[in-house]
Amino acid sequence: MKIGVLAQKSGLSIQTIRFYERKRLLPSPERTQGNYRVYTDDALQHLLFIKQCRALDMTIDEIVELLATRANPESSCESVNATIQKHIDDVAHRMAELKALQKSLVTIRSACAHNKKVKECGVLQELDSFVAAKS
Amino acid sequence: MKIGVLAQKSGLSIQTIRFYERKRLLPSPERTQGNYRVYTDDALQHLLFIKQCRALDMTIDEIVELLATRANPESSCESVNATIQKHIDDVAHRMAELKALQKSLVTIRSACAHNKKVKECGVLQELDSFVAAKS
DNA sequence: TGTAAAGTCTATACATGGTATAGGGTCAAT
DNA sequence: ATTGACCCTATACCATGTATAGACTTTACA
Repeated sequence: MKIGVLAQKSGLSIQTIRFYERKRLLPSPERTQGNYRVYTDDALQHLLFIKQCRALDMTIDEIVELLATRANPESSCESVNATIQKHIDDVAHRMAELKALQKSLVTIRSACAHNKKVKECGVLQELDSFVAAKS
Repeated sequence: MKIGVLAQKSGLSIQTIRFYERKRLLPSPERTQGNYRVYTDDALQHLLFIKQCRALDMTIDEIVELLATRANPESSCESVNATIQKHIDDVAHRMAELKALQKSLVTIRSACAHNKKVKECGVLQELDSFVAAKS
């Protein structure tokens, strides 16, 4: 199949597929005489695996590693487990950050329930007071 | 003060300060005869305000808007409240995404508690099965 | 006064994960 | 023969910085 069909089937854009190829995430496919890329069903499976990993927010480098490990059926999957675990930790960390953020934002919002003039706005005063506390 | 001192006092890097200036987040300061930037304490306050907003994960564009509103004490602070509210919504949305992500990751991790060979690794099988389900 | 070190300047490239465009080539149908 | 759909490469752009190179200024010290 050509790249347009692959894009349709995978749900990724043509540019994204070419981008993954440049990043060595997807092997370079054969070309036709007219220099068009030709893909097999394997490439589609490969691409869907990548898409799944991206949906899990893995970086391209992590996916490259995962694919490299996967390519050796006899090797140890230790690095795969480590990658997933690190990922879980990262997500947990980011969630904790966002929770703290949300708390600050809600506090700030409560400072100005009604629309007022800027000089009376509690939200801006809150933002300033954070500044004052730090300087 | 010169940019190095401002960087020290604000806790931001010199490059970041110059970057904010290019992005029109920070007004262009006066220069010495030798073309060095010279900052007042106002610039420090301004920068700390920006830093606080960035810590709340606001985009540069949002901060530009906030600063523009703040510059007119008699205008309405309605847009400030809207910005904060949209921000709270964005953070909530992102947290929900991460929660779903975390659930998937934990499920995947549980598929391979012990290190095995790649061909037996439950984690890789899980990732593949997601792919299979979609294709 | 000479010089070396520390600080600053601009311009540019890199990172991440794509997206968008320009300017061309290929292929199938009419 | 030409149109339209598709594809190609190369390049620039998005956000939010970080990191360099190469040049200039200022400061410190002998």
